[in-house]
Amino acid sequence: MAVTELFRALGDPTRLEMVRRLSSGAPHTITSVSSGLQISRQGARKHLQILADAEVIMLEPRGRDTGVRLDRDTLEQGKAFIAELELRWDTRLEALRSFVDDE
Amino acid sequence: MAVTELFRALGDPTRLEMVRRLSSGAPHTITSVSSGLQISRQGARKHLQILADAEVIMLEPRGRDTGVRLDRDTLEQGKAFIAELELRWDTRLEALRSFVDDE
DNA sequence: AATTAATGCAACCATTTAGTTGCTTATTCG
DNA sequence: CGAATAAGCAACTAAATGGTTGCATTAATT
Repeated sequence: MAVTELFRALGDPTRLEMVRRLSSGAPHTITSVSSGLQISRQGARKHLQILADAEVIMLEPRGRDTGVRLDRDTLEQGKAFIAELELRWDTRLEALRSFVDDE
Repeated sequence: MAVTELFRALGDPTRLEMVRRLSSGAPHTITSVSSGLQISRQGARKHLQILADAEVIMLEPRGRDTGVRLDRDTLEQGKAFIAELELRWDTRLEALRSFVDDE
């Protein structure tokens, strides 16, 4: 399931920091989104590939550098997944409450 | 950051399936939440420990067996984290739009 | 009391992951 | 053109991960 891949992609401090940077909305390139992280350029690049594979980001080569953008839809799916879990849970608890009220 | 651990915990198909089962609200034990998964009991137990460490679930030993419950707050934090990312993004896009409108 | 059921602990193994370095390629800028 | 900048590809390594098995323990059942 795709949501597994999404959560896995977000489940790393470096990648989460990248995503946080991107969420500012400022335009980013591979270099800029990787700057200051305590890892090599190639290390950062691997993380970006994982995010791209999970469709958390989109890589857009433009001439010499490559733009990096968040994919809003994918993040939304993650949020929706959790919301659905919570809903299922709430529904069940509600059912229990009715049951108790009927006693 | 704790949210990293949360996402990492959710980023595995077996663990996500366990969480899905728990979200039904039906009471579960280690055995019941692990039943039918194509892994050994100990394999499943390791997954549950990871979920417990990330505070996605709570393990409650009661006599011979151990209850397993979802920790709603933690899931909520995950959802809130994504929501905040989206909000930051929206805010920025809104700012850009104003800028364009001012042209 | 004896058995069965539900766990826990620990050692071990194969694969994946996060990270590196070295080298190459392709734009852009002076 | 030549230098510098942004990036790609590949090979390699250490550590983490997901999985196993074997054995011990504790609690419920009959």
